[in-house]
Amino acid sequence: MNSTKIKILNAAEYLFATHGYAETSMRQITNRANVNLASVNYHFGSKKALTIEVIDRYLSQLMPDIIANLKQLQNKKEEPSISAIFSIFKQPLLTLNSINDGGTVYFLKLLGRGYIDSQGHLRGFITHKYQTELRFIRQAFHQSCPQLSEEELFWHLHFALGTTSFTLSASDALTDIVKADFNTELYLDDILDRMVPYISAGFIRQGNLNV
Amino acid sequence: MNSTKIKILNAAEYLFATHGYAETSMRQITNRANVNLASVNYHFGSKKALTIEVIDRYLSQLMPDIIANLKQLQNKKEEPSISAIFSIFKQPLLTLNSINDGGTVYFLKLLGRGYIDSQGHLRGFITHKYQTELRFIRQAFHQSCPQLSEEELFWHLHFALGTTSFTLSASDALTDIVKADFNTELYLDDILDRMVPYISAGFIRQGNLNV
DNA sequence: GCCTGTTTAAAACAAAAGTATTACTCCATG
DNA sequence: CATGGAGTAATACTTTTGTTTTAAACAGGC
Repeated sequence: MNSTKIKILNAAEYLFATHGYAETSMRQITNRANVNLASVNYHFGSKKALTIEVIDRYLSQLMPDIIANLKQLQNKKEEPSISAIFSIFKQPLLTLNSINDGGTVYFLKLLGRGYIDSQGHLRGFITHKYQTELRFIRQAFHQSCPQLSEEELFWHLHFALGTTSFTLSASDALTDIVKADFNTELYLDDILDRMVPYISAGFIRQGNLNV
Repeated sequence: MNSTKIKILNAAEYLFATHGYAETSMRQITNRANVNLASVNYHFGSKKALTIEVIDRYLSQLMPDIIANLKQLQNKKEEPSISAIFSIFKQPLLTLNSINDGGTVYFLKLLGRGYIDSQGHLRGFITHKYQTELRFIRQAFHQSCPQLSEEELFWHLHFALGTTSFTLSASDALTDIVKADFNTELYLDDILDRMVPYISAGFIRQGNLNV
């Protein structure tokens, strides 16, 4: 296969996720990927196009997976449990690790940065390309949890995304602080163990879903 | 007064908060502030020093306020309510608007970006300069809520910060989406109304504080 | 075995970045 | 009135940025 493209994507996603889009230069990317500087523009056209392809490598797999899970949920009669709802996203997200090692975390970090990026290139691309998928997700979700309005679902999902993205993006900082203050060595799993109950609590708060 | 410094600080905080540190150039700052390019380096020394002074303008007022509130809480006997705990932070945060209009929101956005910034200049500065204050806050907080361990408090606070910072930083994006999908015009207050219950739910989840 | 399209390599390019220099303007102080 | 420090303005400097260009290497098909 054309391994240069893959090498660039892997290097870029790491640097974008850990340092940010603007903070990473093409030379950092090509150095890390061990490829020539010009190869990025040759294969992707521009830096902006690269950032989009980096995140779309994950989105193009994630979206169908989530939709499949939702359709499966639609066939069931009873009201879904909170854990059933979470696994709608959890399983597809974890599958992203098959694309690249650590892909799940990279993707979530990148997605968060995409929201915060003020120019909104990424967000514009996502909402345009996956317009129908996003709409389907919202509606099917609402259908399965009718006690939550579409707007409530929207907000709860984004709050959960915010907590996740921030925590993952700041995981280095948090690890440092915990080490200095509590003298505890922290790993990603520990952070997630703390975070999931927090997210769940806020998510189900108004909905009265069965836990 | 030396209004050039203030003009630079105001322009820089707006651009840093909305676009990010790396994404804003000195020329953007000085243009917005209507001052000469060289004045930033004259008054602050460097761009990095400016970023620190921008956030420290708020921190230097915020920290004593929070500590005063905590000391007041320590004098009371009964276990504090969740709203009492929130107002420990809420009132000092809102007071930041007296420094500059919209200061509360700017500060929270900047703080979030400081955590995510991988180089960690800002974080290093904060944890070093406000070392004793941060320690006092953690301990006094724990003392008032003994049913929550210091580590639990640490995590819940940072999850709350993450949700807040992300939501505020992404508020433009969220406003756009809501407008496109729900045809609703959104203002900051609406977002906060949605967010506060979410944060509270996660925060008190394990602690069983009286609501 | 030559040719054609594709990919890589090395270097050059123009624009933008942060910073430094220099001269000029005030204005309070002696 | 002269002077010296503080602030401002205009410009120059150096490095880094993303992108282009040109040539070389490498495929596979006839």
